[in-house]
Amino acid sequence: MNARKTKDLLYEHVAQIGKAVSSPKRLELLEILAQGEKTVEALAADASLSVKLASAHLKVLKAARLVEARRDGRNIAYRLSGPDVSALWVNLRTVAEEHLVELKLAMDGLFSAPEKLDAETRRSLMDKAKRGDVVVIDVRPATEYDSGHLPFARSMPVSELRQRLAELPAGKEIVAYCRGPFCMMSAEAVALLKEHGYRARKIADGTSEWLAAGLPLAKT
Amino acid sequence: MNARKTKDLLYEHVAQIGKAVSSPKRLELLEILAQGEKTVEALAADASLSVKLASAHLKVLKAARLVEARRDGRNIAYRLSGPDVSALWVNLRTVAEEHLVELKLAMDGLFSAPEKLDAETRRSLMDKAKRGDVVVIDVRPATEYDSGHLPFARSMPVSELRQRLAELPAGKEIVAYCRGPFCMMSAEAVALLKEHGYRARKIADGTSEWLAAGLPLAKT
DNA sequence: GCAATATTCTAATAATCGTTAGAATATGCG
DNA sequence: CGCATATTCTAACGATTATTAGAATATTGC
Repeated sequence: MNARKTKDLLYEHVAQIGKAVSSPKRLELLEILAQGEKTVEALAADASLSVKLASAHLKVLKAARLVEARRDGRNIAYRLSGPDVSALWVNLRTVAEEHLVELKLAMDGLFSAPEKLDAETRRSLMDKAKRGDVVVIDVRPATEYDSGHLPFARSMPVSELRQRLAELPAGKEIVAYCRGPFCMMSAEAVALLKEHGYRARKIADGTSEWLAAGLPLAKT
Repeated sequence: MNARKTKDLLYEHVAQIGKAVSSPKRLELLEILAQGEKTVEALAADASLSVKLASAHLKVLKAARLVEARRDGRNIAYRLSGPDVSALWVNLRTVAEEHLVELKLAMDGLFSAPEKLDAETRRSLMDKAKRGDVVVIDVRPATEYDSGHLPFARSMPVSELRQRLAELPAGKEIVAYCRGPFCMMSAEAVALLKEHGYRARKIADGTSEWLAAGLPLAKT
């Protein structure tokens, strides 16, 4: 067989993965799916898509084997086909953050830049959370918390935060996280907390970033 | 500003990286560039492209900031914008190898599968090479060897191998590597070596895979 | 078995991408 | 200064892709 054709075929296959991650909406779907299994309807709502269009994009992701589908009652639930897929998403986004000046500028302008963590900061944050010096809150919806969260974090969905403020200790620093650096839930939470006199900050990490850093998640 | 539009913009930027890696030819160019800086002409030849088409693809990669251009005399030399870009290539290919059955089959069928290394095997290979129990040869062109190679490896380009067979010790096992699992130079080298009575095998790692595994390269 | 409903398939359009050829640009060398 | 040469730009095409609406499918719950 022709060596040239052979190589073309190999790159063609990898490019299929590339094509799957070449659409902004599919990237958003991947990020959402990295938070746990979801139905088409839920995915469409989260990504602001029509169900039809979400389905079409999911089909592409499925053809590239980045996601898997499972029937659950009368719904179909999608999930990532593996942790390496969420690592790929983090990798792509990190390269973009590192090299694309446009993206850097866009992020600087938007939300007051969330704190980027390195290996050292991550460990020290966990130590402080373990000792109770800070309270780490996961402001994503409860189902996402349930399918995996940062160790020592407690679930405090941003939608319920206002009613549940009393649960948070007054003196301690609150550290909020959500789906990652593109997610605005933690920013919203921090704004609300500060408004009520709390000392609060947000971090850029979500569970995918945490995993990509080689750290373990907790379940429940 | 509208939160939805903001998010769309962020994903759009990351998708630009995705688009850049959604073409087989661009992936091949990235892999070649991961071996070191090259001129447009050399890239076009290596990737079996017309110079015009290579230039067009390089333009896309440059727009996505995955590569940088530099004028060198009357040529223009391209290089990757950072080691994270070659890590992205490895990441993409690994996800494809892991999940795409089509690719697995294609690779099985082609060359007798190159040996995939894990952390343990890599270290033990280096130990043996250091002690001189095996001879690790880099069969890529010399310029690629010069811009970074596996520790303890010696340069033995596949094009010169036949003339230089005498340089290789007769009794010892020869381990050949080239640009990575898609590259056929090491397979060609191993075939030639076996033909001449050497005990030879190839490994799937190239320098990108080595780096991605967190190991250091040597520079001459 | 039947109706309700979530999801996917089909078809169609507009926009984008890969590829090619020809013109244009810019640099180094005489 | 101008020629030779490497590279990019422009224009054009045919082939894909995103998106939408309407039809079809499959499974649950009765």
